[in-house]
Amino acid sequence: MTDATGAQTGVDGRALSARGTATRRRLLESAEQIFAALGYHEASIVKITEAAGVGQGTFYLYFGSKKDVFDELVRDLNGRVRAAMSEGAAKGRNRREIERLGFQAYFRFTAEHPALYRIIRQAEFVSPEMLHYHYERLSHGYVEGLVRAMDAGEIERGDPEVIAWALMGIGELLGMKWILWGDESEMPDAVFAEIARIIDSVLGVGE
Amino acid sequence: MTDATGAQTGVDGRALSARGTATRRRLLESAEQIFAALGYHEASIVKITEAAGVGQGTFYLYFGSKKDVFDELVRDLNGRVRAAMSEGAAKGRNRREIERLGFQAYFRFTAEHPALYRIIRQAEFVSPEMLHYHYERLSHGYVEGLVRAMDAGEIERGDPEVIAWALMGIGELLGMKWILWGDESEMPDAVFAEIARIIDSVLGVGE
Amino acid sequence: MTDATGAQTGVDGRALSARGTATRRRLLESAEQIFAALGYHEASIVKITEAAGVGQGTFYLYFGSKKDVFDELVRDLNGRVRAAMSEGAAKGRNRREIERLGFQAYFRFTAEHPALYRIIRQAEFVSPEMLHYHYERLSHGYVEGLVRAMDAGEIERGDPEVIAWALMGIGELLGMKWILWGDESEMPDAVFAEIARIIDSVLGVGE
Amino acid sequence: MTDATGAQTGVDGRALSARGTATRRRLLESAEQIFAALGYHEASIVKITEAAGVGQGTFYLYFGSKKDVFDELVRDLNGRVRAAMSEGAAKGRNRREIERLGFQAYFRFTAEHPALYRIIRQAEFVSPEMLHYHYERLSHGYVEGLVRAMDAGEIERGDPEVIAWALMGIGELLGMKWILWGDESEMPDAVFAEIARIIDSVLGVGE
DNA sequence: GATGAATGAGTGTTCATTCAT
DNA sequence: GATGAATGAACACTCATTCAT
Repeated sequence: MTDATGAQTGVDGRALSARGTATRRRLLESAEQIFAALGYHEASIVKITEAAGVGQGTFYLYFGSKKDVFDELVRDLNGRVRAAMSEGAAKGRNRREIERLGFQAYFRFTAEHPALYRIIRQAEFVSPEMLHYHYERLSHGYVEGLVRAMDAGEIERGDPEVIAWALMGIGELLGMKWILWGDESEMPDAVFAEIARIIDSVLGVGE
Repeated sequence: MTDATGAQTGVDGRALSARGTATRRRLLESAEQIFAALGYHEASIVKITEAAGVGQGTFYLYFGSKKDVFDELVRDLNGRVRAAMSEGAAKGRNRREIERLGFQAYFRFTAEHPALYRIIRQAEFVSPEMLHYHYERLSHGYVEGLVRAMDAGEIERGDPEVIAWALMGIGELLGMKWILWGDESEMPDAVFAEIARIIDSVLGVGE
Repeated sequence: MTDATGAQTGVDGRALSARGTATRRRLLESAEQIFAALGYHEASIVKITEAAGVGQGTFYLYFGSKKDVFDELVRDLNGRVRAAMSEGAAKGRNRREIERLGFQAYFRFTAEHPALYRIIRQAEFVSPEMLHYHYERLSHGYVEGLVRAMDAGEIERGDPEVIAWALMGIGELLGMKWILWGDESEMPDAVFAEIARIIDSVLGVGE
Repeated sequence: MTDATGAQTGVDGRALSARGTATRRRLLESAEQIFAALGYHEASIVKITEAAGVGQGTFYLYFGSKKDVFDELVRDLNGRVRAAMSEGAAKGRNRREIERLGFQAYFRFTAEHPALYRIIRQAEFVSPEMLHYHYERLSHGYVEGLVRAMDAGEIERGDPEVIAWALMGIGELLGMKWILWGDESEMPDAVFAEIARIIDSVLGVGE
């Protein structure tokens, strides 16, 4: 829960004490791990609270329900990937670089937070709203950049939304195949180079 | 269950009578609907058997467990999409056309069998093996075609596997966004045109 | 559950097999005992099913919820007291005798089925609808008889509904005090004689 | 808690400061409302303390347990009805008037404090001792008056205890039907007139 | 070949109560 | 005097699976 001022609150809407904030964060982190490792359905509140080192009841002091943590986690991870991508892309001097760096940041985040993937893929039935929320918000970032780049003549014209979703799809499956399923927990350089080439061609900034 | 000769069998490994085969098929179809509509966890054996019009116990005459039907369903759907894509692509006279037609067939199948998406996305935790199975088999089809096309100089050289997964990613997210989530249950023409353009550029057969 | 034909059914609405009917009856009897002994809230499904000698899940084959058995029990007991009272009163040759015999039957039933009291008194919060149901149905029986008796000039005129509820109140508290709380599990003769006198005067058939 | 001198104390037995007394009273009032509205089991300490505007822990400064407040509430309400009845009856010049006025006071109290009913009816399982306490104390008042009236020849002779409980039963069910369940929160005049007639006949002071 | 009654482990959630601050 | 974070036992209910018929 988050109140109007953006501060964290317990389920009763009251602002959290320092201790409360810490407990809540521990719970959220445990939930991330457990959901990622076991999946939503195999994950149980007991497992989450045990991992967090608190009693079962404590969970309900900070989250209204199992689904609530899940939703919060999606929001949280979504905010974090997008931040990581923005930050990564910030150093790019043109769309080509920006996109490349953004993808790199995305894959790095994926490698460090496999929870993102695993949680999102569960969302289909657990929390469809959050599934939309995640992809829509992610696509907005792309669309904005694409529109600007098209206007600036940096990339070819095209439907920015379709391109955005195509890029997300590329990132999703390649991240799954080479990071989540790969032996090494990082995207191999050769693969990344090929990905960069593909993105360039999708954007129409090919050599 | 399928015995060495490929014929359908009950859990006990015995070949099925005509009646048995019919019951089994009804069960599988009901499972497809129920899993697609409700998701693996919300789906229950009772719901499936009710939809199939048989008693609960009957289910276990044909499938070893809930997960077993799920796996079988993935195998089944996988075979069917791939067949649909091959068939669709068959009329293409060059890689560009082949890919375009293949995608079209894929989207059409998706529109007609939303179960594919919904079941695959569940597989992450329900049956990771089958998740791999599905994507790997799908990618093989692409890779083969891509290699041949590269050798024939029809498309630019590049890592066929990376390209294959990129294409699958594009298909997956665009199908999700415009077919599964879309109002119309078909891919809008304008979107498809843009997709075709993107595929062309990925393959390096662009204008 | 009871279907349109009045036959007992499971929660799924299907008619019960002989075995099912027996199980369901055992469950209902156990529920009566447990609710009477422990009260609705202390009673638990496990306790009820244990008493009935069946597994926990079996309960939900025959009743939709804990409250459902409760409601059914009220209906059941209500039907049974009313039957006992009618039967008891049947031999009365005039209102005075009828009322006396009805009360006697009521007290006898109370002595044999303390569950009636204990369950009804819980209903206030557990199932207000059933609380109404019980008292209203009970009062109807009284009202009918009273109206007939007034018309026949057997008893004094008065508002039959008020009289009915007054009689129920008398029965309720006296049964509670002398049967439920009493040492002997039967209404002492002396007390009953006094009660009969009171009823007579309420009905205006006093000596 | 109440010490030997009758003064209110906290759970530790220490006399209360002015502030403490106020807090305690607020808690008791909140408990009355919450118990009446929700019933013992649905009522929770949090709800009570929230209604009282104090922290959860504060509750246990003044009451040993949830059941303790309940008991105290019964004692409190019992004292208050009996006082209201005595006061109401005080103006009566003979048993007939006294009883009529007492009943009137009882119904008025019921209308203003539905908590009495609702709390008493819960007591069956929550606190059997208090259920006895309440009815026994209430009946004592009646019995005393009845005995005196019989001795004075104001009413017919009869077992005063049976009559007392019969009167309580009449009051209980009629109050329930016409006040608690009624649309108006007061006993309709016509009904009350009929009740008065019934009481008269029970007492043998009929016209 | 088919049935459906029976099972019981497992889950999310609530709440009276304690206690460090 | 007051707080509210923390606890954990307890409970209603679900469902995959078995098996006697």
